[in-house]
Amino acid sequence: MKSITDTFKEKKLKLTPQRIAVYKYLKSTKEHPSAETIYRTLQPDFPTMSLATVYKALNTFVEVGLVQELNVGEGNFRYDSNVHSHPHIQCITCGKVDDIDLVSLTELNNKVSEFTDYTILSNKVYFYGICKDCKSN
Amino acid sequence: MKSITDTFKEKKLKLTPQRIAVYKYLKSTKEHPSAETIYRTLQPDFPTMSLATVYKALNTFVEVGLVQELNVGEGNFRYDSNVHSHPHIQCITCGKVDDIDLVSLTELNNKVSEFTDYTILSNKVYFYGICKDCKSN
DNA sequence: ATACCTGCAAAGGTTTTGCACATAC
DNA sequence: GTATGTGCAAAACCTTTGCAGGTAT
Repeated sequence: MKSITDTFKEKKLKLTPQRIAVYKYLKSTKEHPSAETIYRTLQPDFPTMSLATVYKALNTFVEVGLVQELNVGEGNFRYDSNVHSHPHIQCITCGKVDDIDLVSLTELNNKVSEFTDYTILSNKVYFYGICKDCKSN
Repeated sequence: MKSITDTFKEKKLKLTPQRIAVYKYLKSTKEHPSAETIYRTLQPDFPTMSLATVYKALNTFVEVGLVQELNVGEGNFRYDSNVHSHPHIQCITCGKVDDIDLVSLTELNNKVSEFTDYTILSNKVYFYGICKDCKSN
């Protein structure tokens, strides 16, 4: 496991406490938080950090390929430190977003190529359904 | 082909000129316009219609299942009167969004079911690439 | 030393809301 | 006649931006 310090140096990012906190938190969670959620979660430890800084850090991470942006259709973005292409699923009842890690859909790009004039480079796949917890309630 | 009048009656929607214009326009285009684009396009014929009315009409259509909302990750929504589940593709150069009509990905839901505890109900699939026009330029 | 990052406040863009008036049924 | 829709302006969100001061290298 590469350290955050090394990862940042590799991408030529300055090692600021704020950036480290944002990235570390994203690495530690599977919840695909929004900028607002990240901001609120880090608030206790970084009471002076502003929401704008969170957004700037996230956009920088996306640019250098350390983080991917999700849009499940809520009207805001969520962030995932797993940049490997993988589908996501959202519970339409509680709203949580999970990874579907064991399925890779990159081969879909080739399959669909026959049906379009585009050169396909990537995809984003979202499933919607009802999670285990919500089914039992 | 069912008339818009009949379609609206079936869904118990009042037949207002504004709603008819919005839905008719959506039916006539393959461009997956945003609310703003719809508003601007209808402006000449409906100069008094407000943007809020466009949004309210669209949200009503989505609720009754006459229109689907897309979010390719631009920070706004686009609308599609083809409610049949089908993937979309966006050109990362010019930004246009096309349908991929000949491919249905509903069987994906079953395939992915094995890898999750969710009951999967639907999916949204977006491809990204370079369109024919942009490739030749 | 300097280039870059942060924090703040303000602005920008998209979508929603409240309410008075208008209109479809 | 009544319930619903429209138009307007204001508000609510989410995200970006400009800038002065601060910090990592």
